[in-house]
Amino acid sequence: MDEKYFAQKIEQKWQKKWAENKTFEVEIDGTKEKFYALEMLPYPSGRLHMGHVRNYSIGDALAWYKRLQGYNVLHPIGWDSFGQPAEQAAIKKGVNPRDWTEENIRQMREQMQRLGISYDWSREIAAHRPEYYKFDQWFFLEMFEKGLAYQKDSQVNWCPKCETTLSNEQASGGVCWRCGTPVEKQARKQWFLKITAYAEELLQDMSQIEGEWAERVLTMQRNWIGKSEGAFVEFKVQSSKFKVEDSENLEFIKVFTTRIDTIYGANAIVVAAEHPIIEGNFENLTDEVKAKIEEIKIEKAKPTDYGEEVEKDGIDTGLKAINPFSGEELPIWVGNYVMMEYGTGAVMSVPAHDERDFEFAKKFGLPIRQVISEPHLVHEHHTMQALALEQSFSDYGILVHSDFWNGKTSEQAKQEMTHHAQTHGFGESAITYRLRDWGISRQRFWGAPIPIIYCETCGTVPEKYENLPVELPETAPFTGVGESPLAKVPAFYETTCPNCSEPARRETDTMDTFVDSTWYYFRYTDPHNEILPFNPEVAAYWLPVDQYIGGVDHAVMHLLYTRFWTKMMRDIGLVNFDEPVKNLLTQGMVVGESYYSEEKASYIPLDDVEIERDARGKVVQAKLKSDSSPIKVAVEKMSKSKYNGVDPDDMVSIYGADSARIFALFAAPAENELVWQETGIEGAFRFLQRVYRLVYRWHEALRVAPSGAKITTEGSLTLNARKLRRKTHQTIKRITENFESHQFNTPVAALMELSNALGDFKVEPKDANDAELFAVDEALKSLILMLTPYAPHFSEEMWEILTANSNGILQSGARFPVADEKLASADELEIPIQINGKLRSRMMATPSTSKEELERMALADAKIKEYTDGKQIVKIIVVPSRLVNIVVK
RNA sequence: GCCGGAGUGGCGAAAUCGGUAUACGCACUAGACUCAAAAUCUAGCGGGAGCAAUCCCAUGUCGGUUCGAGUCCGACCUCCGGCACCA
Repeated sequence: MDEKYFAQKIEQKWQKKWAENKTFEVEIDGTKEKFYALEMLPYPSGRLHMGHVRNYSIGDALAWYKRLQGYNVLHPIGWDSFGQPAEQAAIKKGVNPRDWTEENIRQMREQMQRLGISYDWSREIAAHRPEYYKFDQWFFLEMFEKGLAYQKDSQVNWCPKCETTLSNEQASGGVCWRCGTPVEKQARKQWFLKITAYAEELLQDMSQIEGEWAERVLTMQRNWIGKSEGAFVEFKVQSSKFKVEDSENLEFIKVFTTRIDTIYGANAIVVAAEHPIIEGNFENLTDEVKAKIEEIKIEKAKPTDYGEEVEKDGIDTGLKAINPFSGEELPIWVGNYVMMEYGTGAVMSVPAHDERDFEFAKKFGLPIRQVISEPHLVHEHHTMQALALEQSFSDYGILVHSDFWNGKTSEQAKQEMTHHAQTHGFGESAITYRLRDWGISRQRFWGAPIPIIYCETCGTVPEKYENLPVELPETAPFTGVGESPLAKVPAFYETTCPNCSEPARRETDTMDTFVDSTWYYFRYTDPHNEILPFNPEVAAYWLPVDQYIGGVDHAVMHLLYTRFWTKMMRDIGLVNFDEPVKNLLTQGMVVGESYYSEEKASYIPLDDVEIERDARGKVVQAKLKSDSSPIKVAVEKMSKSKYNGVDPDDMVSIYGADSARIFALFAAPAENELVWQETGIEGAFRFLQRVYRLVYRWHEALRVAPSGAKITTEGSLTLNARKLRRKTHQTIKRITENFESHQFNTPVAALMELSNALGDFKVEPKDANDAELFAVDEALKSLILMLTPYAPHFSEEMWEILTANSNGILQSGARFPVADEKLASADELEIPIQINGKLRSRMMATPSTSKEELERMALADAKIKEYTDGKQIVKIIVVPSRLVNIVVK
């Protein structure tokens, strides 16, 4: 044993051993309980960043913990290797996306191995390899058959920078999820997956994961799905000015409302510019109206700044509709605030009770009629025609000016009026969702080709299963402009129709890369299957995932898609459960200090900044070294452009992977933001050094450590030894509880306490008696085993030194220690004594000291006597082993 | 605006069921060792008063419940995250 701890030497040794012994490769084993630990698969950008390190450290800690408890642990990794950056590299540097990707994978795999993450590398997958994306295509064909994949013309989100379409989830907030560019709307034909068919189920099944997934994720998904209950109401279109075509669509205009109780307050019907009633009557509209509609359409396609309110705009079309409740004739307007994609593309405008309608009515001088009143104002509303409204009133209340329904509550009226509409055939109760189908067509090269062929005679024809995979060509002209590069590769798109064998053309769009990452973790269970995405029986053993760990940024993209995919797979018989992930841990960001110069309008590297800090380390002043101009110091997400990133490789070569991993887990709870500080990782390194010195100090003496059998009675233990054993078992108990509740920072604190206790154990190894040696042996081995999830290389090495077992902890049959409740409970306690709830004194007692005895002892306490003297004792509360509280007057 | 989450030392944070608030670490201060530095070790480290024993105040604010509240209830303030003309 070296006198000093050399991290690199130990880490290399064990990484080699693990690989040779295939320590982390697993197979189905019916005799063991399984545990599936999963981290979100990375995009192979080429370099690992600290967010990755944190992610994998958390997952690895859990994987080790479960292995040490005897579970059969599946802990795999792979690559989300299709996507934009590879294509960008091709455009900018002229490299082949495949070569670029493979090289990046190679580099990152090495980095992961240097971190010593315990993956089963035999199961590694990569999305860009034909053996994988073959099954993206397989799933597409399955869904095409079931009507879950379909093609449609629609207004899609278009990122002008990435030059491709985006799903609604990827354009959330009006910006591209990758590059942050505001998205435009474009009319395009593209392929959709029918996630909306599962909207209700996606909502309902949240009850199965409630409490196991972070609340914020469930909330985001709930909001995204956006269920709202209301009613459809049909308004007959009646035009005095124009002849309405005698088509079904045009005879009625259907409106969705959640507030049918306000229908007597409707002053107009407002429709989207794209509404069929407009198109159907376009010829008959005045030039002014036509021009306005065109203007609205153009404005809508433009990207809007995030959060910017667009001013209401619209025009009266001249068409009329009849309110089926009141029989009143209402004008039909076009409004820029009505969306074709939601509901029916038409709303009834009730300005008195809807903020947007109110704004619209004010702007165009439309009548505002209040039909819902607050209970205490009902009387006035009955006697007066209308009270002037300063703003819309959108709460529930009592109906007024609503004929038969006057005096009813909104709740009552909603029910009864919906029923009324239903029985009279002009409406029905309805539920709408904000969620829309998942558009998966991408005008890019580096993705899975969509297995569809367009034939002049047969139309849109799916590729045959036996022809999968539809492989990408070696290369394509990467110009960065225009259509998908695949549309410029005749050898790819020229094909024959699977139906009639006539010449035909392949679809040249590829699939959204989120398709690849939707089901990848099912593939891990059976990664080499050539017939199916995975064998359902194999998957049934490993899945669902027991613990999934990843960033919260995928809350409504990947995590929603994968829940949908699972339900789809269940319906085609591949899996037999509803929810793929039992427990989800959303880790916080890794942030670092950044330095911004307003003068230069750019971020500055640390080396060029001079920082003055006070005695406590707080920044007093920061300035640029070159010209002393002021610098703003902030803590932000690590990124290259902000010069505040830390390279994991540097950390590993300075402190070792184990120290980096301990810091990543210890510095903050997993869900919180983590500020990366070099002094923090130094602290972790110091801790390992202290443990190393403890092992160095004791390992020779412990070679002859007595077995537990030799020190049978507690009585033979010295006070020293007894205290140490108590600390050991208390620590085991604490750490086990922490792990079970997914707390990874507090066990480190507990381990530090145990190591401090060992450091305070002042008996010299050569002077220690059997009982003391036993206690130290137990404490040290427990410490090492419990440290394994955090610092596996270090622990392996220490274990070898302490047990002379050179094949590794797992092979030695060692298990995570189990706490002995008896030993963990203290035999001597310090009991606080309170007067009126305030701590006044303490006394020593044992857990078995009776209530009466505690009370007697407390009252006899000298300090307590001072407080009780001459006072009346009202009550004494005794909580055995906890405290005594004396209430005096 | 709507929906979530969170407010505890200089900092990251801890605190089972309502029972000794500030564990563990970082930073800092002093001391030991050293020619010196680093490393290491020892001690201190919420605020205030006091020579001291000790006392008072303190978990965003204000109330409430309780023998006892960081924890439970009510109102409010602030910060973070998400969505955003969703009818």
